[in-house]
Amino acid sequence: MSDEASFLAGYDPGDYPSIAVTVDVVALTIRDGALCVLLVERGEQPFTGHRALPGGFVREETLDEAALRELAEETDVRLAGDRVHLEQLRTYGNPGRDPRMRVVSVAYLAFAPHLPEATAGSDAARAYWVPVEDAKDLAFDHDQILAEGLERARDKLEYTPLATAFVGTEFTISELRQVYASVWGEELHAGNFHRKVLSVPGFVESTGETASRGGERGGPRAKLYRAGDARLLHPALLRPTREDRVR
Amino acid sequence: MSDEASFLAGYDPGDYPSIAVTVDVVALTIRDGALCVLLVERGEQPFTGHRALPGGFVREETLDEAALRELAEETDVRLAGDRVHLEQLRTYGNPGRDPRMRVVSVAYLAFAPHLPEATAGSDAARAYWVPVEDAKDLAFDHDQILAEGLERARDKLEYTPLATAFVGTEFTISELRQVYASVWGEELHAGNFHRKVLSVPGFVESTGETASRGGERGGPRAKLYRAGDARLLHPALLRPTREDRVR
DNA sequence: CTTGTCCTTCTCAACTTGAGTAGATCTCGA
DNA sequence: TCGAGATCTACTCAAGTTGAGAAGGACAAG
Repeated sequence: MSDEASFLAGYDPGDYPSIAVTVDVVALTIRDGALCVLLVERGEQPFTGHRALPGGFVREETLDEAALRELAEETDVRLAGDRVHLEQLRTYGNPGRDPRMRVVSVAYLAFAPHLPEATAGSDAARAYWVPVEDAKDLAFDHDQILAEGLERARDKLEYTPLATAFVGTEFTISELRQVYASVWGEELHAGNFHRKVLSVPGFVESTGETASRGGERGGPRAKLYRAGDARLLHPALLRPTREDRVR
Repeated sequence: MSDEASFLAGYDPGDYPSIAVTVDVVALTIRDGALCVLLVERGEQPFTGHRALPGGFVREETLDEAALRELAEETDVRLAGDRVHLEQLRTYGNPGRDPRMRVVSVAYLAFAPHLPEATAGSDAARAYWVPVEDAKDLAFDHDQILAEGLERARDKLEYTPLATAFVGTEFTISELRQVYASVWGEELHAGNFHRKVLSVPGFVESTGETASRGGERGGPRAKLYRAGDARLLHPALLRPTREDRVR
């Protein structure tokens, strides 16, 4: 602390507890039609044996890089750097959220298409995908972080092309509809969904190709699409059940 | 390092640079029909003489409390604690954003009805309201933070009752429309705006009262309303010019 | 008193939405 | 091999929403 002395003009180190900065990642994917979140098993105190969101200390790197790194350490590096959509969620810094010291955690949301089974990270923490409805009693304030991450994801599905981050580079309208259904937890009218997706400029663009086979239980081969260049959906795809969310 | 527990178990302080945590506040209000942001004049290195967003180090308090405290130190304590709407914007932590040391800053957005002229804070920094289009060349990465704060505010006006945070507890539909016009920078069709605001459940509720006088340049006395209990607007008030924002 | 402003309510055509229907195409199992 | 059932895609239609404009009154300023 030499240069910063002027910045702190009158700053007494004793007044300000040292603060650790971490990132925590709410990584979401869809497996077998269920929205799942990546959790790690804690081996250390506190919350030993509890599950937690993957995360760790920020090093000499940007916050985004720290989040990607933590994610890569728990899953597959190549995938994490490649196809994952990453965005900041919110920062949690209440005193006492970590019983040992003051920790300010920058939480991230990550969305990925169906990933292979998570592999243990370099430090041998056990990591696995868990359906979000089974992800309870997490360590620290991670229940709250997860809840806010899910809320954000459900909202962003309405007015951004986020759903395309959950499917491969080529997909059918039905696959996209199943993403919405999984994240929102409710079925959508197939005909109307089809009409809306195709009417939003830049949401999807046709590849001209057709799926190699029909649906699992029958039906014609669907046309294939890829993500368009829109960053906002206009008009938005509003979820059917909104009344509860309004007040 | 997969989670915070590693901090005590085997953490080598030399591996991780110490990180300072600050809050910066993008405080917005409307003065004379112009959207204004609160800026302070920097007296110290670096960026001496430049303007910056109000902010400072986080103490033994929540992040929200830190933001409110910094705001109160620059303006009026009572107002700041009372009628200000406060929400987290994003956290900025790129190495090098502060030339002296690693600083992670949690940025906040604050919205307030017309406030009295800002007063110099306890640390005698000069603070004043500046029309947002005149707020350029700010210190650090504050230009970017301000830009993202404005974008967020413009978006939230569409689907939340945020506009009511810029007016008093009782207001006319026209006052509300002028808030939208100031923040979005474009005029709105008065008749359609009126119809939409009244048709959104929970956006505003009538007080039964009428303004004490007509408009400044004539016109009948308008009915008075107060904010309703809605937290989301449905249907939303979409801004007219959207095409540019979509891609 | 006159002029012009502005609040509030209507009207209307264009568009969007939800719900349902229908034909064609495909998978699966008998 | 064939039939039953599922699915993709395109329509239809009524109900609701939107943007643009017009109109009637109420009011301030000169």
